[in-house]
Amino acid sequence: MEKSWSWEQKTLVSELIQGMEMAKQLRVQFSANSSSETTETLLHRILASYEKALMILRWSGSMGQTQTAAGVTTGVPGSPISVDGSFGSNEFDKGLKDHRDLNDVSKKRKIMPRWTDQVRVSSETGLEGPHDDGYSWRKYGQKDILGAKYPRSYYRCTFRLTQNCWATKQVQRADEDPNVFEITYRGRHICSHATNLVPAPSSPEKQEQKQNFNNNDNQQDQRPLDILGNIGSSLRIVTEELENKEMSYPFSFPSTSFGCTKSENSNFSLSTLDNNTSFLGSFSPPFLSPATPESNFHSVSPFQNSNFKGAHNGHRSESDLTEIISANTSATSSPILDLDFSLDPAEIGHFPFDSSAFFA
DNA sequence: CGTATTTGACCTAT
DNA sequence: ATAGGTCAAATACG
Repeated sequence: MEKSWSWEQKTLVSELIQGMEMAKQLRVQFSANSSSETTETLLHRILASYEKALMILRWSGSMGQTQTAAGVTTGVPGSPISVDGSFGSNEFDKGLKDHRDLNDVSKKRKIMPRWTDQVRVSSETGLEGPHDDGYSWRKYGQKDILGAKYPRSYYRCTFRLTQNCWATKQVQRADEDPNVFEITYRGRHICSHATNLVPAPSSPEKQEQKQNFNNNDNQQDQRPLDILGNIGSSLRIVTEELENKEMSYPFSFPSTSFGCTKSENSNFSLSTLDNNTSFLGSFSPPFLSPATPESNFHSVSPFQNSNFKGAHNGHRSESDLTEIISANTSATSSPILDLDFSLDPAEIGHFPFDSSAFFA
C-alpha cells in the first residue's frame, strides 16, 4: 500500500490525522453547546485544512497508488478496491460503438462519471457519525447481487425530476467486513439543493433530530463539509470514470443547465491554498452554495446517531443495519472527488488537472 | 395527503 | 440466459 511512503510522510500523515481528530472532537463539543458559529466555522476550516493537506500528501506523495493514506484509518485491509475493475473500460468501448442510444437515459448512463468510496462505520457505536455528502437521495431499488452477501441499494438524487439532476449512487455492504460500505457514485449533481432545502439557518439541529429519530434516510440535510470530519474510519475513493474524459466527452452532456456546475468550485473558499489547488479544487466537497457559501458552513453537528437500532427496533430488524447504514451513508459518504467535466471544452481538451495522477 | 420506501416486474447489457 | 439496474404499484411514514 503505502510502500512508497517515506517515513517522514507517514509521520506527517499521522500527525495531520491526529490534529484532525482533535479538531473533530472539539467540534463535537462545540456543536453540542451550539456555541458561537464563528467557532464552528473555524473548526470547519481547520478540518478542511487537514483534509486538504492529507489530500495533497496522498496525491502528490503517492501519485501512482491511489488512496489508502497510511492513517486515514486503514479500514479496509486487503480488500482490493472492490468495484473490482470488472466494469470500467468495457462500459465505454461499448458506449463508443453504439450510437443507437436514442434515449437519454442510456446515453447519460454511459457518460456518467463514476467513482467509489468505501466507508467504514465503527461497529461499536453502531455508526460512527453521519458522513453525509450533503445531498438528498431517494432510494429507488435494492437488489441481491450475485456472490455478494448483502443486497445493494440504489439511490438517486431527490431532485432528479425537479432539477433534472441525474446523480445516483449505490450502496453495497462489504461481504467480509459488514462495517464497510462501498458507495458508488454516478454522475454529478447539477441540482442546487441549497435552494430546495432549508438553508439551515440557525438551528440545524432540528433537521438532524428528525433524521435521527427515524434513523431513516436523510430526506433533507445538507452538510457538505462534514465529509472527512465524520467519516469514522476509512474512506477510500476510486475513480474510474476518467477514461471517459479521454473519450468523447464534449457533447455528451444533456442539454440543460450544466454550465452552472462551475460555481461549485469557484465557491470553494476554505483554506488559503490557492496555487497548488488548481487540482485540489476538484476535490472539494460538492459545494453548491448559491451565493452564500458561509451559510453552508454552519450546518454541522455531526454525530446525531445515538439511538439507532437501540430504540428503534419496531419492525424490520436485522437487515436494518444495512438499511440504516445505507440510509445513513446515503446522506453520508462524500464524493470528495469532484471532477468537473462540465467546464470549458477547452479545459477538457487540455486536461489542466493532474488527472494523470488518478489513472495510475 | 404528500412524499419516501419497499419490492417484484421489467429492461438492458453482457 | 442471466445479472445488474430501474420502474412503478403498493405501502409506510409523518
